[in-house]
Amino acid sequence: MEQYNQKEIEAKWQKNWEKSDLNKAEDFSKKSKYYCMIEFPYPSGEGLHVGHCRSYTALDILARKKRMEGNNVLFPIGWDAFGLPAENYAIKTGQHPKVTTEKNVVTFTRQLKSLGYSFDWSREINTSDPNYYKWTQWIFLKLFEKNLAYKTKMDINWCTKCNVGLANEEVVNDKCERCGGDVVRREREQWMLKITAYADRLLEDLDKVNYLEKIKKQQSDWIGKSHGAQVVFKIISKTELVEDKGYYLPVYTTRPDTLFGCTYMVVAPEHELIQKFADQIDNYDEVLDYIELTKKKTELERTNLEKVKTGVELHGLKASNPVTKEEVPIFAADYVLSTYGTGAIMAVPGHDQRDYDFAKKYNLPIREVISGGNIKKEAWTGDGVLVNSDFLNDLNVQQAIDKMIDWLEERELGFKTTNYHLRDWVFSRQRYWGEPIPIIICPECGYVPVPEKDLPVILPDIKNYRTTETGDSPLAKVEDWVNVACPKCGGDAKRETDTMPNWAGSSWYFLRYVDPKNDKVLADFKKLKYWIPVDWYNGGMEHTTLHLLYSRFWHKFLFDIKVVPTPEPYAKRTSHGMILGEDNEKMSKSRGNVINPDDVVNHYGADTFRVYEMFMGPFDQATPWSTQGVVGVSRFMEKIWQIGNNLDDKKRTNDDDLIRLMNKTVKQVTEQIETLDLNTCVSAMMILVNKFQNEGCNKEIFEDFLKIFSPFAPHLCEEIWQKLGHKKSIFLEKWPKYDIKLIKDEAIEIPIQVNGKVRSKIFVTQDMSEEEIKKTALSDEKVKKNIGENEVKKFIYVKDKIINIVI
RNA sequence: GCCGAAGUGGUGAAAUUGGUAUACACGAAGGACUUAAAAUCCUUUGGAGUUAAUCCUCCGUGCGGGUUCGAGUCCCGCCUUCGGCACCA
Repeated sequence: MEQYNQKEIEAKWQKNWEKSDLNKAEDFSKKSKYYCMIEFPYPSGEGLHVGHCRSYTALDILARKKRMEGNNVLFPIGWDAFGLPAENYAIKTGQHPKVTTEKNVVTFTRQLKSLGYSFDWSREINTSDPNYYKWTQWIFLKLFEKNLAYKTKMDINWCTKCNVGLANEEVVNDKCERCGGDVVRREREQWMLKITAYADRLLEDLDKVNYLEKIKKQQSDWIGKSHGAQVVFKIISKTELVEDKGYYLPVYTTRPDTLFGCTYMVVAPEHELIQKFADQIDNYDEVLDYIELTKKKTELERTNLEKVKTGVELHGLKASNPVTKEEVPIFAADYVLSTYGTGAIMAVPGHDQRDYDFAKKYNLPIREVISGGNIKKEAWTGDGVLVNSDFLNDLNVQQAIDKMIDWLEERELGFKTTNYHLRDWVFSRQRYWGEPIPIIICPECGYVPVPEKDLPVILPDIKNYRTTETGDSPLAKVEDWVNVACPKCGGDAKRETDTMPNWAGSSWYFLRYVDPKNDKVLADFKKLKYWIPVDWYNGGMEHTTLHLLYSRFWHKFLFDIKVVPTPEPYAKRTSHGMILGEDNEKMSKSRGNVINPDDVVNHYGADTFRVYEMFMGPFDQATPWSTQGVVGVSRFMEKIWQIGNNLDDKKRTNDDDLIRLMNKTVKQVTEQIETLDLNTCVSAMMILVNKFQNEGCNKEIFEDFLKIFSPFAPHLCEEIWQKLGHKKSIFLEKWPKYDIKLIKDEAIEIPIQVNGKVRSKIFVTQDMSEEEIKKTALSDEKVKKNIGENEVKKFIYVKDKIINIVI
């Protein structure tokens, strides 16, 4: 009995495949193209995670199957190599991020190759490679040219630990997403990208793509388009401001119909109104105290104090309701956010629960303007007929909204508008390990783009990776790099020292795979036309808002300037579930529940590891790791090895039963790879192999099995394939076909229920008429017994499924 | 608080989308082989009751209702867990 030495076999085939062209994608091949892609990894010092492997194995199976089905498959790999961990490590140890990143890439490469993934390594890319980031910088220049990149002074999130600015999106619970440090507000000049200019298209074009519904929902929620009106309230102060026409406070509301029910107003604690009217506010000190308090509050504290709304009235100021001319009080309260709408709201406690809670606490009047609820108990947010609203009375909500907007527009007190949650993308980082922003700041000419011929702007080597005391990037200290001549006027100028965020390089990498070595353009247009869009993109759920949205934005921009041929980058997007530790918790170093792929591969082999990860549970759901489960798969692999090495050609050459199950399995595996129902694919093949083991199998059938199993366990199948006398790789074989006629059983066993309970089973054949079946069923002993003396009221026969007799 | 996903044996999970609930795998128990163990193979394995019996009966997919000949699946109302979040006006 020959031993299954997986280690030897896997090393042997990995070497052989590397020498072959099996996985090379061919530009302009006449075969139909298939571009499938996984999210390229950030090469962290921790090495490959078993979660990476879940995604990579699934799409590797897809890629291998697509090739066997005759497609020209592009399945590429690369490195999302810029990133903060490498920089933080450099700050700690003084090691250049380039050096540690290179080291990590070597580790990742070894690990990925040890798993036998069929990547086309000839197209490997690295975002920190100047030949790559030259084009990241080029895209920035184009955005700048089209006024989609601008610099502005703004309050940004400032991580006190990393000393970097963070996009809102990167702040988690008022802590820095990457380092966990405290985040405070701080004003700074920042490069911004105008993603909001694309908000509508990013939303509408979701109809054009095949993303999982939940992913689409996340995208559209993040864009957050709402319809409503902007309304202005005149501010009344004790002394009129010097400004001639007075101060009008604009608010955004989705419910202008409730304007008659507005009994107070709220501005965000950060609102400019407070500064502007500082000397008019009687309790200014109290207000300042409140603002200070708000700043200290973490997001978490705010959410925990959910029910207890806090705020402070701005004594001395009133706002005039534009429709009632009533003067209402103004509050500053942290439940209003400065970042959404205009940072101020009209409060309608009768019809908004948050306003209602606030009004109750501060004893403010609650007025019903829409009937249908009981505002003594809670706010009524549903539809109803308008009351107490003068010219809106008796209308329903939608009619009232329309009429109110007309009324406001006529008097120039407001207008219909939409609002987006989506805000412009903060693109500056005061960091070292990122793409330098290719801009030169000239005292005469302002922001001058680096001429295209001078790209890439190479990231210079430095010794000290720490942000400067002023919060500038460490690049600011590299004087011979910073000081340059202005490309426009030739005078003394300085380079921009901010670098790009991690998202930049990953926003377009799928384009570079198409033409990774091009030094004339980011990728040849004809090649892009052949390959783009990506047919299937899989990645983690955590990237389905930010990364996905950013890369769609860049792609749309590139489409507008005619650099790419399609408006959308990814035709299809799926996400995989997390792999949890054996304790059912998220894997983390601190919990000590991390599973290292190397250990699994060394102990059980790559094929076992791959098959286990597919078998462990539904692909899109979180599942805990189970070492016992790996053992089970390991036995399965051993079983296949033994059967493959002991095939008896004379045994079972033509058995209908076996052929039927084989055809069924081919059908199921063929279909379910396409839906990534890989756990049930594996179990179907286990059932087949159990049959082989119990009843024997001939060579022909076993070879078909090897073909459908080869994407899952490539090394094992290739080895047995060779041992069965084949000279060429199994991956050059055609994907097996199945015959639908052979799948149907001649006789089907169907259950008979009496009053919905299974009482017996009978066999029916294809040629039996319904009458015959009924007769057979009713004459069945057990059925007879259960019917007894009762009258048969109904006889239900669902073809090939079930019989139900109602008595 | 809001949004999303889920809840089925001791465990990971199946169930052709309204048609035999628990496939496949793990674990456990018993047996075979062995001096013994490991490995491997065979049998049993949702619960309760009942029986000479592996006969038979009832219960059973988070909870409570409903629709249907028939519900894990559909509808209404809850509970719990996980993931995400931006009190979004």
